[in-house]
Amino acid sequence: MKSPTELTEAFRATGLKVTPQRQLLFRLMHGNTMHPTAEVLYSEASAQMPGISLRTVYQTLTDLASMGELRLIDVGAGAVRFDPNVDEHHHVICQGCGDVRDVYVAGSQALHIEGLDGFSVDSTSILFHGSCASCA
Amino acid sequence: MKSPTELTEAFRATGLKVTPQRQLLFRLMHGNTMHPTAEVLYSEASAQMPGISLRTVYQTLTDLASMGELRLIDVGAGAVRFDPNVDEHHHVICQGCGDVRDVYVAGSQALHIEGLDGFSVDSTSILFHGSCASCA
DNA sequence: TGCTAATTAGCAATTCATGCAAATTAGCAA
DNA sequence: TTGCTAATTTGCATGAATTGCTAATTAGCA
Ligand SMILES: [Mn+2]
Ligand SMILES: [Mn+2]
Ligand SMILES: [Zn+2]
Ligand SMILES: [Zn+2]
Repeated sequence: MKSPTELTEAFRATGLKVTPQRQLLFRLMHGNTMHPTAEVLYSEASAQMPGISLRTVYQTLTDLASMGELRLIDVGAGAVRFDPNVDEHHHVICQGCGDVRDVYVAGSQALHIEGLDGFSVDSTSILFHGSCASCA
Repeated sequence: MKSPTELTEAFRATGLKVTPQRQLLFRLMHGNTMHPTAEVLYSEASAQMPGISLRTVYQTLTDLASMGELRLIDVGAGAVRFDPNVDEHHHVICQGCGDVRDVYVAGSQALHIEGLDGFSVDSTSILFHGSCASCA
């Protein structure tokens, strides 16, 4: 994801307004490696801006996602998680505490896939299930 | 997943009753490669047994899953899908029609994972996103 | 400073799934 | 076969996550 300053320019350049709510979310997401849910971001945002609505958090996150600034990750645990890391990477989820961490996988493009009859593959998501150091 | 006959024995052996509803779902799921959702199974079941409840469909499917007879797959598209194929395999989903197909991936255990600090991996789910032959 | 289109907030609605309790029934024992 | 009882099924309420809708607000520009 771009920096808050770059996003500010990018938004204005597209005719989108730069509101305090959006700026706050730019800051909360930039460099965030926690893979937070909308609810988590809402509570973090509320601490700094009481009165911000959950609806706006969802709105802004999906806007950023459709601009390609965020990725949505579904780890099969209820709520979707938002990821400012748009590099090619994958995830491990701790089955104990739900913590999600980035992992980089070598050779995922070269996987030999059998049974793909007629299907063409655009992208690959790998989710490793396991335990973090604390939950082990 | 075991055959309906084997499941009948397995249920009775555990003190679980074999009801007509359960038998119908055993039949609907056995060898089913569609990765149906609970709603889909409910409508198929309703065609053969009007009055069966969606609640019972969910109940039976999760019972089968906790017995290890079914796998739950979350393809990030709303409802969970149920899979009687409990062999080590992965999935492709067509982004056009939502069709999910089984794929077998060679070498997934040997993937070189970077960034796993402290995490231990128990299992791996690979989801390929793409287009089926009809939607291409 | 004023205008206006974009945005926000709040609440309703939706979707998927689980909790609960009354009514029903499979499986067994007499 | 009959009756008992614990397991199961239903139907409905509830919950969690997300989106739809719209009146009120506001950023950005003239
Ligand atoms: Mn990530
Ligand atoms: Mn499968
Ligand atoms: Zn953990
Ligand atoms: Zn398709």
